[in-house]
Amino acid sequence: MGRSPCCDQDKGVKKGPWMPEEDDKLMAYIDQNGYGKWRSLPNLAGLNRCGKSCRLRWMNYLRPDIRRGEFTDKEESTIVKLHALLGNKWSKIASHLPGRTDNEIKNYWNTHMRKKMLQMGINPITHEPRTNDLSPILDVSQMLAAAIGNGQFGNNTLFNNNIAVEDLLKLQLIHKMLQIITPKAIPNINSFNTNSLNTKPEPVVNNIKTNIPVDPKPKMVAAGQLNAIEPHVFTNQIENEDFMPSFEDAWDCFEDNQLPGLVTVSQENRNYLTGARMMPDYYGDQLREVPSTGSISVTPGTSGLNYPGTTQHSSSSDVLEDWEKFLDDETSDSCWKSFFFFFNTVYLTSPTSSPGPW
DNA sequence: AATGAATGCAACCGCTTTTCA
DNA sequence: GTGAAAAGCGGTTGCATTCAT
Repeated sequence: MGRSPCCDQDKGVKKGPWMPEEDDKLMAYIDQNGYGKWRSLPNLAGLNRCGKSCRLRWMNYLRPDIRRGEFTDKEESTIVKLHALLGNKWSKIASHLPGRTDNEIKNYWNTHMRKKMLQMGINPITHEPRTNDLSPILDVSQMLAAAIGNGQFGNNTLFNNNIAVEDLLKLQLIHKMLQIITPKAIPNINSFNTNSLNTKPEPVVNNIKTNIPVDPKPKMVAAGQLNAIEPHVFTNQIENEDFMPSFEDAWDCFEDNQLPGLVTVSQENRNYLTGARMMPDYYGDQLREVPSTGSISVTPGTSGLNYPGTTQHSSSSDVLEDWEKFLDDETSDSCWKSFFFFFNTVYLTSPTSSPGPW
């Protein structure tokens, strides 16, 4: 592999702010010839600029569909919600805001919205109350450390137990989703007694058509989080669908082990996971042990969760891509699709009406 | 009025991903 | 299949403007 640096051959090209006449030249050229071939464009357009600079100027400033000026409340709300889900994926966020560029959104976030969230006592990175400032990974690591520390999982069996780690990561994902839906209603996962990891949440019956009996066991996830969603939003959007997903359905998927992990599982371990392994007993009183396949290193306070045959996702977008693939897979269990339909419908597609601190 | 600090934003930089020959 | 070019992305920088003293 090798690639000449951008503009290597363009020594002496102009940098810095664009002059109006440069803008005119660029627009005139693109009007006549369209855009693309950015490297050769400056010469053809008579500009003493590097192609990359021309592209940036066009994309971020000169494009006719650019929308400038103050962000509306609705746009702000959309940005906050998408940022909570996607993180600093500015281009993905921008794709949901017609006329806005990734650069503009990024700048707006860093200069206005971060400040606003801090003033509201919200951590702009985690979107959680600032007293609750730990990253999700830190939460998981600490949870694991706590579990190891109190001997809940026996004598180091957690370190030898891929199932426990993967299920805890799944749990963390659900927890994060619920926090996004109702950030103030869901206690930090660290505050739960880790014994409750083996219990099933109490089904929430309000607003959901369900015949599922209430589970008398201790709650792991705060009941009522779904109730916090404005009822008319929930019912209007859900009742038009053929299938009514329930929280119970989502939870049951834990036991089917069909949730894409927060870590990528190798084929070898996937066979292991879906084959002869013993399932964790969510209804029972303990997590059943599974055969050891090697050691797991867990570093509390870091993002270092590794276990044999796995690779850690480099970013949240990888996780999201896995989710997209998973949801596109027709063989996937429909209950996860239902859960995501629910999550998407209630949270992502109703930016003006779903609850939140913004 | 002068000056230094803070702010906002356009543009740059370096890297990754995608496309294409 | 390979490598170069192009496109895309996100973090950072530099500078003009605004604010505070």
